[in-house]
Amino acid sequence: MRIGELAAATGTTTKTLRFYDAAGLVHPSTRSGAGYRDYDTHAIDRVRFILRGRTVGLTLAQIREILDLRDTGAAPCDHVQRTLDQQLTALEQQIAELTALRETINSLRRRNVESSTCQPETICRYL
Amino acid sequence: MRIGELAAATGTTTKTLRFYDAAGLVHPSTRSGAGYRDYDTHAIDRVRFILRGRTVGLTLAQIREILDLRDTGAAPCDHVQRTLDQQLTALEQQIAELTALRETINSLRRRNVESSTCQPETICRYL
DNA sequence: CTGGACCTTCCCCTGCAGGGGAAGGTCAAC
DNA sequence: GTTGACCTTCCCCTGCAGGGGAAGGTCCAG
Repeated sequence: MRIGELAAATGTTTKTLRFYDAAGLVHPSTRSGAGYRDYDTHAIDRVRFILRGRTVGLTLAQIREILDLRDTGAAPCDHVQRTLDQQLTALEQQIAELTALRETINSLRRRNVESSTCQPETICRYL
Repeated sequence: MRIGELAAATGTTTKTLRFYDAAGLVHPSTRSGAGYRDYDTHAIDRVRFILRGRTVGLTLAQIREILDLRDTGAAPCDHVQRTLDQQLTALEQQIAELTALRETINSLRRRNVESSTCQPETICRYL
């Protein structure tokens, strides 16, 4: 299968697939005489796995770890569990930070300032 | 006041201040004969304003809009209100997305898979 | 008059995940 | 045999907010 077919089959782009090749995530199984990448059908699952990982917010480095582990012949499920747990922790923290930021802005916003009394010198009382 | 003093007074770096100068956020009021940036004391308030804006998650572009408005002589409070409201909306959306992502990962994580039954071919049942 | 601290511009680098486009090779159909 | 779709590598660009460091100029104290 050539790169364009794989891109079509997985709903991504040839640019992305070349990038994944360079990043060591999905290599073509062979190259044609003219140097064209030739992928086997497993590549479809592999790309889809990467895309699923991306949609749950994993970085390519994290996905690569999983794939590398799998490529040793091991079932990477335990590692995936740990990665997902890390991701949950990171998400909790991001959510907490954004929520705190929201409260900060809300309280700024509630400081019922009379716009008419704003002085340009102070730049803005709201901030 | 030279750039190093301003950096010390505002707790930032000369690199950042030069960047803000180039970005049109805080210009020195004059340049010395040797080309040194010379800031007046208003610059301190201005830099602090930028830093406050940054801590509530505004981009430099948003902050610049506010400062540009202020520089026309207008009190930018109404614009700041709108900017903060936009920021709240953006935050709400980010929080919602992250929360949804968390739930997705949680449900993946709860799929009580027996690791021992994982097949390398499927890459990983968890994802 | 010299040393060290400070300043200048200039250019590249960071992280992350690719995108844009050029210059050139290849393949299949007509 | 040529047209058009596809492929290759190569290099730079994106957004965001600066950071690193080089090469050179300046200012002030001792």
